Amino acid sequence: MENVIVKFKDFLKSHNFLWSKEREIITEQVIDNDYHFTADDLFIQLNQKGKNISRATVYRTLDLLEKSHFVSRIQMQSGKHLYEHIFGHEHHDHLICQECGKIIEFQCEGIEELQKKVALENNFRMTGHCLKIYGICSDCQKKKETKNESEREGE
Amino acid sequence: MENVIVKFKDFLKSHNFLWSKEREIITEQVIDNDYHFTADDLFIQLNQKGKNISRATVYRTLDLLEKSHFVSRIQMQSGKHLYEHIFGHEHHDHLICQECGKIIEFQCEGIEELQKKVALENNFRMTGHCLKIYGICSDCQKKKETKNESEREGE
DNA sequence: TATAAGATTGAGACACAATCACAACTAAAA
DNA sequence: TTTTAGTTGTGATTGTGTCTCAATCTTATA
Ligand SMILES: [Mn+2]
Ligand SMILES: [Mn+2]
Ligand SMILES: [Zn+2]
Ligand SMILES: [Zn+2]
Repeated sequence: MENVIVKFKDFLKSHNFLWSKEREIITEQVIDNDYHFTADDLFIQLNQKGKNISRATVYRTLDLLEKSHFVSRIQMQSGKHLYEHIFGHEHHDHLICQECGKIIEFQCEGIEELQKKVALENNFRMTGHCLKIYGICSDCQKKKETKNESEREGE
Repeated sequence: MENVIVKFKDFLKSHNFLWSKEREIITEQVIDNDYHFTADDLFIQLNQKGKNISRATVYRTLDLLEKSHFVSRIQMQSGKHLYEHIFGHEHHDHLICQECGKIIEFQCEGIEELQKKVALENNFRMTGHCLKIYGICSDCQKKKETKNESEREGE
């Protein structure tokens, strides 16, 4: 993933931003996170490694990583933002379990195409989208079933 | 829309919540808003009408209206929540202009069906979803064009 | 290398939506 | 009327995320 560092450097240079030790450390930590994380997760991870980088710099760098499309940001219902790096990842959307919080990723070419169609029909120049499907994952469905069974027995 | 009041009353009763003057006033004000609004918009509207209901009660009642499916809540990128009543409205999703903030509603049966398919494939019991398409509306596209033209002339 | 211009950083203050605790109040049932 | 449990307003509090600004760093240029 050295490649990513190089590309991010290029992005910064071409937009008159500078490279810095802090941005390097943060980017490396982002690469280490193979799943969804919050800005504060990252801040704490860095702290635990003895890297004393301020919250503000973490937020600022995540903004830059988002603008350069190395990271994507998802708004959760709770109001929190989750980030995920998208180096080598293909675009995907999310199923979110309202019981346990689990996030399942999926890709659906049909939905992607229909979105483009909708945008076109509305003379809308689409730059991005966000699709979240809420519900209950299979594990939590099972848990609920067994819970209901044992309750019935208990009566 | 008296009907809505009755149904909301029924919902409350069947869940051991009580009816109150405040809940009635808030629900009426929600009905009056035919478009997207924030909890604070509603609070201010009520205040201007001389109805001194606290913010906390506005938030609490909107929660109940959401739980009873009379209102839906949309999380915006800014972090704010928008509400809209869905009495008589059919389900729809949103195109959001990142230039002017305009929100365009759309319905796409194909997307709805594909989401059900995705959920099924993942043994996921879908309870809802949220699709936002971001981009630039046709008005703002035009504005940008004319701006670019005049800039070219000026040079 | 020295200098200058401009970008970045850290610390903590700040903004803001939303939630909470709790005492006073109110609705509903008996 | 009494009892019980739900509701309300107030104001404090939380939790993300942003902002300010002096000190520091990066880069380009001489
Ligand atoms: Mn993901
Ligand atoms: Mn809408
Ligand atoms: Zn689950
Ligand atoms: Zn627009």
